[in-house]
Amino acid sequence: MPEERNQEQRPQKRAGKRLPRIALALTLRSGQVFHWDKQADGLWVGLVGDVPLAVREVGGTLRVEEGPEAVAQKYFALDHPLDAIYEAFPKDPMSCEALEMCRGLRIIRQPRWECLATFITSSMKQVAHIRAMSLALRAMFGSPVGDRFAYPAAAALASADEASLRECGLGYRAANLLATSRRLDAGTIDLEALAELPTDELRRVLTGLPGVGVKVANCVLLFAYERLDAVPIDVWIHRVLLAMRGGRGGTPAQLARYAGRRLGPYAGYVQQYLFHRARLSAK
DNA sequence: CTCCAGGTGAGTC
DNA sequence: GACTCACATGGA
Repeated sequence: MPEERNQEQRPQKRAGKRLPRIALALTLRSGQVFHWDKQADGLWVGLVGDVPLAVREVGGTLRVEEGPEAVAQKYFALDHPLDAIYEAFPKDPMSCEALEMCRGLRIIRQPRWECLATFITSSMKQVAHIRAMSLALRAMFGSPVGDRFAYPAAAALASADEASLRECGLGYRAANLLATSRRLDAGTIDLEALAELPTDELRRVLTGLPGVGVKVANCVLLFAYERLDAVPIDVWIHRVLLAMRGGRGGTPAQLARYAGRRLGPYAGYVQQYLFHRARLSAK
C-alpha cells in the first residue's frame, strides 16, 4: 500500500511559519485507532468521540475539511514536540530505520473510555480484527452521528448482555468488556479524574480492571493519558526488544525496564515507530 | 489444513 | 516474583 509510506514531504510553510508535520496514513493506520476510513480522494473521515471530522494531509501537514479545528489539533496532538522527540530517538540501526519509515507519525490523544474499551478487546487479535469488533460494537450500541456511530458509552455496554457482545466477535473478551463497563457505570472509577495520578499509580488502578493487564494499561497510558514514556510490549515489540538485546530473553519485568532505559524519555513514541516498522517489514 | 494475532488471569511452585 | 495453560475468533 503505497499511501502507507511516508511521502518525505516537507511541512508546508504559511506566512513564513512552519506548520506542524503529520503523516496522516501512518498515524491512523498504526494500530492506535481503528475506526477511520480513507476515501478515494485521500480524505480521511472519522469521529472524535461524537464529533465528526474530515481531514486531509497536504504537504505533510494537516488540513481540516470538516469539523472544529481545535478538536483536530488536540486529537492529532499537533503540539507534541516532534523535533525534540526525534532528537531523543535511540541511534541504533533499527530505531533509525523506524524513524525514517515513520517520520510524521503522531501519538493520537484518544478519548479515554474509547481507548480503554478498544484495547480490552484487542488481546490476541490482529489489527484488522480489532477494527471489525470496534465497528460492530459501534453499530450495535453506539449513537448514530450522521452515517457513522460513536463508540458506545460505558453505560450503554453495561446494560447489554454478554451474548450480544459476543455477536460482535469479542469471544472470551466479551465478559471483560462487560465487567469493566459495569464497574465504570457504577461510578466507583472516574477515568477523567484519574488523569491527576502519577503514571505508576494510574497503571495500578487500570490493571485492577477486568481484562486490563500491563500491556493494555500501557496502551491506555500512552494513547489516552499522554504518558509518552509508557511502553506497551506486545508480541511485535517483544521480538524487537529481544533482537536489540542480541537474542537474550528475560522476564516481562526485566524487558520493560530494559525498554525504558534503551528507548529514552519518549519511549512510547519510539515503541510506536518500532511497532509499525516491524509490521511493515513483515509483509 | 495449520499458524498466529497490540494478552489476561488463574493456578502452581 | 516466575512459569504454564486455557481462553474465542478470523485472516493468511
